[in-house]
Amino acid sequence: MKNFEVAAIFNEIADLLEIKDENPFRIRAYRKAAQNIESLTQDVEEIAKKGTLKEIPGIGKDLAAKIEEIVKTGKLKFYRKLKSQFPGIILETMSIPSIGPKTAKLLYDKFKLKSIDQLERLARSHKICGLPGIKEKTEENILRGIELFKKGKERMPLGVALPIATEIINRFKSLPEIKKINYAGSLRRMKETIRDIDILITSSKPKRIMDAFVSLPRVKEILAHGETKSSILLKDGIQVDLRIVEPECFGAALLYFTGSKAHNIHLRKMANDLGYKISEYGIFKERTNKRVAGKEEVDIYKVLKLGFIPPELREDTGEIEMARKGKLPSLVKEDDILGDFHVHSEWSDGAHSLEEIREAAKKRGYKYVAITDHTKSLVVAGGLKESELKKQIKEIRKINKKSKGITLLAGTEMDILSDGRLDISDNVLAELDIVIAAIHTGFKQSKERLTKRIIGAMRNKYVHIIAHPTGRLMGTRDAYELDFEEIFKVAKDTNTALEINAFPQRLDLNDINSKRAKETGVTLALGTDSHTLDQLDNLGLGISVARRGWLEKKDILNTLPLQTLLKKISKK
DNA sequence: GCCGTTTTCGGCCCGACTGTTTTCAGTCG
Repeated sequence: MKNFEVAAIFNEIADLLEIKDENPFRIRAYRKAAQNIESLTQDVEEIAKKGTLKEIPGIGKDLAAKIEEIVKTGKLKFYRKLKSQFPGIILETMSIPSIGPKTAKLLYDKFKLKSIDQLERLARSHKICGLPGIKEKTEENILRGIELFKKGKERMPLGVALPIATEIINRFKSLPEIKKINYAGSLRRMKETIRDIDILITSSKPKRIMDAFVSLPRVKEILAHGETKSSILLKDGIQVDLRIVEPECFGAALLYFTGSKAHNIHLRKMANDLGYKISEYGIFKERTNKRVAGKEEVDIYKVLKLGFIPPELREDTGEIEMARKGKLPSLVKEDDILGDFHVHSEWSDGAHSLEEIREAAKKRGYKYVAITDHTKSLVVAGGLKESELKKQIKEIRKINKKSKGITLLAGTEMDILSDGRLDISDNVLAELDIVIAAIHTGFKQSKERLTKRIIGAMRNKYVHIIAHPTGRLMGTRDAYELDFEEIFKVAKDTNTALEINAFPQRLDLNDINSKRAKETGVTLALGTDSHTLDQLDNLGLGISVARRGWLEKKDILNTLPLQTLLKKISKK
């Protein structure tokens, strides 16, 4: 039973208890526990085996016992019993915007709902009107909610949302009426998927800004158009919310809208203990209701005696405690990165020549860039044979000789074959500067076999990095299962780095696994997996994963100057 | 259901908005 599965059960229990109108704090306890389990950097099964479940924040005697039952039997009696009291359709109805537990239960009790479609028909024929507390408006809202529900609750990858938000912000930034502008929400926290884009502004001419906002070129529909808040739906289905706030509230609003919710709740509780109250308008002295800060986020943290917490860490997974002790990590920054370890050229399935890649990387200020084309077994990608690889190495050496400022590293993205063998012989690997190895076939194999393949590759003394370790492609292919404890252990022992692949659909390793790798003492390596020059820009996505994984400069291979890097990897 | 250098019981984050109501419940972020 995996962490997210246990978390899902607890979340569903919370939903069910809400329907039962249970003690809201009990419900909160389940949600809190679910959230903490999901963000654990260890398998909850392992923790259960060690008997230290109660050390997880929000897990007490009762929940620890429930987790143990789930881990041992794969089931939870309490959950099953609870679930049997309510048909699944109630939970489904609750996921419609504007319908909460009360309405869901009311609708079910009244109509014995079987499907969302049935609910839609009832609403269209005005059968819902007249139920206690429901009139035309609510009925309309339910229909609207069903529409949104059907449109898909799916979140979009960070790599899609970020350029859209940046484009909107750049468009507004230059306007003289705008004093401050920033995106907030999960986008600012750089979560790997985003539901909608929140933008915050201070302005002397709110009305003009709002008018300009709702008439942006890509608007498909205006969902709301007010003085301080407007929402639009873009043609590609993304919702963007714009809020205008007073300058003296900007920091408080930014903090509030950036979240996460759990982070905010924790801060507010701390504030209470210190005799303050936090809202989106500022932080106030409880007794006098006097605002003591609000203009800048950092001032609010200061009142709570905390250092500034970078948005990427704001998940309430220990960052507040660390800030209190003054032990926040100094997260890796874009400037720290000196090169890209994963780039394909026209020699295999990339679009550009070695010289073009060299120039593009130089323009980005890199000191080195690794050419890592596919190897022969990956026929679809035009993988290189040993002889071609040798030819490419010569070519790279030649280019390096006649040019300065940046070094091309002769590398490869070598296939780890289905049976665990490596695609290129050791004597050729020995000639390369850097070797990354990756799985591209046999994804459906057992956890044990896949783990063994990767470990086998790591034990080869020429393999420096394992690329996209879990093979996931967001929206297309799930991560395959691996025994991470084992992989991290061997990675550390063999001095092999694990990649944070910055390709937008991959982001692999992800934030949690990166954090866990760091805790085990593993080094991480950033690579864009670029096939075209503009994809080199994706490195920023990799950095945000690294930052969400609490990684510092010292945890990342790409921060080493060329000579130090070569020395380090040659020691393997 | 959790939690405790003020507590083992009595607390548990905060506000807006909406739609339905005559003071508030439900939903949301």
